[in-house]
Order: sequence, then structure tokens, then C-alpha cells
Amino acid sequence: MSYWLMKSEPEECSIDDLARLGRVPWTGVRNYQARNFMRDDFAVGDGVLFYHSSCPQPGIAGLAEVCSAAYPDATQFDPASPYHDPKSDPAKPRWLHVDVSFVRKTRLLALPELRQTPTLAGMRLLQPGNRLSITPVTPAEWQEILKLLDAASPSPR
DNA sequence: GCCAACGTTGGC
DNA sequence: GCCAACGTTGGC
Repeated sequence: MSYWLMKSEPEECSIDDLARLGRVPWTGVRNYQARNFMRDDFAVGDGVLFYHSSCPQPGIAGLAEVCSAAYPDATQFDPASPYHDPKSDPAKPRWLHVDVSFVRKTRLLALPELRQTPTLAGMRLLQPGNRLSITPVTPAEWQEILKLLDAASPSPR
């Protein structure tokens, strides 16, 4: 059992969208490292931190779970899709994705709070220059984050 | 196989 | 809208 952090722009798919749909195909990943994580390292039942990115309040917004094996991303063959990849051969699809199912919405664990937490300093997400949309989370980081999610939000000062 | 140019990501 | 960081592309 592994743990992952997956970024999603809430304008495209927020934690509320996932809650409503129950399950979504994680289409549109066009980065080889992120694809390889899904293809080689993901397993059904893995824990997912659902992260809101490119929005007014970036941070962890909920928990989800991997609920399928990796399979070809249909959007790569759709000329009308923004994720269309004309260089991908249908006989040998370049891009894959998994499906992810809703577990629960949490309070927003905002990026500054993550950065302020010493035990999370090693998180891949927080490393300088990180842009990967899918990053591994260690069991220790997962536990620490669950603890923070259950605690009250820090009071503003 | 090098590497400069270009595109994308994503926080601020 | 800026910009730093990084990945990808393509000429050589």
C-alpha cells in the first residue's frame, strides 16, 4: 500500500466534483514521470491526497483512493480535446491513467501550513522547483497529514 | 548525444 | 501578469 499526492485544478475537478461523481478518470497527465508512477507504482487501494492547485488557496482539500489499474487515456486520441497528442500511436498509447474514488472532504490544509510543519519538510511537493502533478507521499507524511487534518485550523494572527 | 530555444507549471 | 524551475523538442 502506497500513498500519493495528486494535483487537480479545482476549476476543472474540485474535491466537491469528486464527491458528487464518486469516481473520476484521472485524464490529461502528459508528463512521463507522473505517468510512470501511475503505470508502475500505483495499486488499487492506494491512498491519495487530493490537492487543489492553480487557485486562490492551494492545498490539500480531501482524501481519495486509487480504484483502477492504469489504462490508456482516451483524450490523447481526441482531436477536440486539449489533451490531444497527435504523436501517440493508438496501437501503442503513450499516455495512461487510473481512476480515483472519493473518500472524504477535509478542511483545507493550505500550502503555507504544510510549509510550516517541520515533519513535512521532506515532502516531495514542497521541494523547490517541484512541478510534478503526482508525487509520492511516505507513510510517515501520510500519518502526519491525517493528524493535521483532524486538528483544528491554525488561528490567524 | 549535446544543448539552445521554447513551452508549461504553479505559486505569488 | 510575473517569473523561476524544469521538461521537451529539434537542429546539428
